[in-house]
Amino acid sequence: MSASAWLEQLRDNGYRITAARRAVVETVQTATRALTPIEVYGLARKKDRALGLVTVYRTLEKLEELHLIQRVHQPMGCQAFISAGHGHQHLLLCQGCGQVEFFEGDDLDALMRSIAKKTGYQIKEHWLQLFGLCANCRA
Amino acid sequence: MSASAWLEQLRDNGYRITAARRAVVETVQTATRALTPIEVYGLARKKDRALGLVTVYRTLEKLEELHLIQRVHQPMGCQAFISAGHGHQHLLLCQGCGQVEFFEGDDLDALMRSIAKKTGYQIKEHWLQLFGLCANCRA
DNA sequence: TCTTTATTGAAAAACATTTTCAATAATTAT
DNA sequence: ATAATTATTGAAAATGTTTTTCAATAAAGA
Ligand SMILES: [Mn+2]
Ligand SMILES: [Mn+2]
Ligand SMILES: [Zn+2]
Ligand SMILES: [Zn+2]
Repeated sequence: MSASAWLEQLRDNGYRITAARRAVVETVQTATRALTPIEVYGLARKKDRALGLVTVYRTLEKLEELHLIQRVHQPMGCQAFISAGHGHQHLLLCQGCGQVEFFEGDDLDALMRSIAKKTGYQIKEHWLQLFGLCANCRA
Repeated sequence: MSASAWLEQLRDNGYRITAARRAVVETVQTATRALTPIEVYGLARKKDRALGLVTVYRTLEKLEELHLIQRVHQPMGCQAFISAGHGHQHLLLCQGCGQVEFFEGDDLDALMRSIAKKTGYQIKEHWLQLFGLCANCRA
């Protein structure tokens, strides 16, 4: 999905397209690692000098609401965002460079049934996240 | 593991046993849901009226360092702690009452090998967390 | 254009966490 | 027991992050 598609999504949901939003969207959309609000601010200001940090927060909020980005939880903090995955996907994070990758095809049904039986819980969803070293960082 | 065992752990690691620490330890050790620093403060102050919030932060830090507690990540926030699981266990959280439960026996080796092959990553660890409704909250 | 109204950035406020510091209390040495 | 040592404490201040307020601006639609 392209930056302009994100902007369309914003417009289609009644939001206006502005220089500030363009800068934030272009920054986050192309990132290959999770970015914090401050990091987005730093990067997006290269595209829109006048951009304010408040607007970064507000724009990230809207992008998350529209499921265009998603929060990334990490040992060091949970305030970072990345382009959202599509369908049933989970994250794979490089502990070296922070690179983010999605994967799919996990099958936890058997496990979830077994846990449900054992605990009496009705299981609604699961979080799965893998950590490792990308091909580059392994070398 | 009992509260006094946690206190022993603290002492064995060169820390002193104080009324403040006793209050925090007893509060967190017996909790069945994840507690934030402020929640710990509120509850532990019933045991030690003079307790300060700063000491709660400092004690939680030490308990985490000794692996007696662990951070719990949730959609609404990631600043809560619970008694740590033992060995290879994962969390199951009730979306109704917050009740925390551990489970084990997940086998992700095949998945992780497949993802490693597909992505070129060397996978080091995984986070898995289940969400659902406990027997009580289902009713 | 003109009008309407969402959006903006700055500043202030609200929160959360960490640091500083002198007083106190837990441990150790005597 | 008592004294000496030193980790720990809570209050206050400092720091850092996120949210709210508000008047000015700019986007979208007529
Ligand atoms: Mn899955
Ligand atoms: Mn596992
Ligand atoms: Zn890497
Ligand atoms: Zn429940």
